[in-house]
Amino acid sequence: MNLKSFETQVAVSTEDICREIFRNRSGSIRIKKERVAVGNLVKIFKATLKLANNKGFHAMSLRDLCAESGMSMGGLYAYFKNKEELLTLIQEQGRAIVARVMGDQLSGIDDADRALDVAVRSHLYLSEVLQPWFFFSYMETRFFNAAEGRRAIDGELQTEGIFSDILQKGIAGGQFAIGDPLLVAAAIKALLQDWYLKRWKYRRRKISVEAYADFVLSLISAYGAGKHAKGANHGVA
Amino acid sequence: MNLKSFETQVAVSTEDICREIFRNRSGSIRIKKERVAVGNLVKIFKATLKLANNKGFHAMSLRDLCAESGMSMGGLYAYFKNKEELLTLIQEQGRAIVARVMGDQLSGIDDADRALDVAVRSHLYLSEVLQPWFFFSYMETRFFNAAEGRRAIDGELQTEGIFSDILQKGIAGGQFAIGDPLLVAAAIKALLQDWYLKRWKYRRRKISVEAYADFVLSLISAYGAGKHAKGANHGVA
DNA sequence: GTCTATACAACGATAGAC
DNA sequence: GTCTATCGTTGTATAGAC
Repeated sequence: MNLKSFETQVAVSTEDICREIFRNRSGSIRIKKERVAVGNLVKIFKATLKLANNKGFHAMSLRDLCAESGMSMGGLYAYFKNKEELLTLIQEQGRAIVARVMGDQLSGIDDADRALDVAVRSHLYLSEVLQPWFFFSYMETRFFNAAEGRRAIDGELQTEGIFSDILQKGIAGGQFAIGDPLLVAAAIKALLQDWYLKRWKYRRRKISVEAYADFVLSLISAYGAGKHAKGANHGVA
Repeated sequence: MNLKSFETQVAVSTEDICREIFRNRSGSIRIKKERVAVGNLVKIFKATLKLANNKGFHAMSLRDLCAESGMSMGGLYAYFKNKEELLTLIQEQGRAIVARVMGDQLSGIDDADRALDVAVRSHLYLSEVLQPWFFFSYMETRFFNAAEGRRAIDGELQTEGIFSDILQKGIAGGQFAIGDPLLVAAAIKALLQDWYLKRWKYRRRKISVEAYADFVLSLISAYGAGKHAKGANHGVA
């Protein structure tokens, strides 16, 4: 699986996401016409992600957001009741998409080797398509109140749980030879996060997302988990 | 080398750092008595790191900072000329300490195996002692203006450069068998960052910094760089 | 459904008393 | 060297015209 085939298989454009948001939360959104609402939501989210990822969500004023989105103050407040709800909106939808896409991609896969490959690639490709979303979610999570903060932590642990489940399955089946699946799962998560957090670095070095996926998989495979496990060395050409 | 021996060898208490700041920037600090100034700087930095790491530097108001540090508004402004300078102060000092400590620890070490071990452990132990500092620097870097932002990026690349230099040396000497030192260096950096960014996770799981260091080293060693390189598998007990 | 105008709270920063 | 009082600005949020 490469990025192209992933993209055609999974529909996750900003418009798709905004339509989903509108249908889920039509109660708290004052505008009723779907076409109008979705169009404005796209403008709002694109502007928010651009501004917040540059200077932080807190430093982004709603006046900034008006200028960037081309909407007025009053117009914005038809879509959320206060600034914090805008933050929640973006975060919640992001988490939901990750859970759904990962679940879809992994459903029906029994082999641990194949599951690991699909899980790593799905997460990387998804974060490539939705890079601003992922970056935003990571950076702004800690600004939540206690209740939402706990849900964000659960999200972190849930994604990691996908990987540790696969690893444990592979150990039980005798395919993987590792003794610390939790640590390895945490490491995989850290490497996947680096891809969307330091996107500028990998872009500058002209490393494609497929090449990065290959690297991550070969790294943990050399450690004992993956297709060519038990001491294979993929580092040398 | 473990955390204890590192701590006794390297003096990096908050007070040490504040004394260094005072001596470096006595020009822009209005207070002249070292004892008074250092004491207040300790209060200011402890309060800033606590508040900013909870809710973000921007969301932390200077009135919050007064309450937390026990100082007055006017008192604070004797130590920096505006809020942004406080941000810069913490960041700059953090970068300087990392560069100095890493340089000290690595000086005189020629063997690539040993250098890799020392570099990984030094960085992890330092980030363990100064966790709030590291967390703050990582999270608040992007709020800089263009000029300072570039210096922050340089800092990121510089630390990574330490690792890629060691790796390249090991390859040249025939000790390491990897074909992509830049990617491996980036991965090491990502794993080291995870330690101080997700400190809560590792604390909850009762994983010590020494155990984490062992894990990181064995992971890249299995890939082909490190003491027991060329296919050794450290994952199984 | 969208805009402009405005309320009012909170912010960073400073002047001047002590 | 430190504090209190206060300035002008900017922030979020809303009311009411269109």
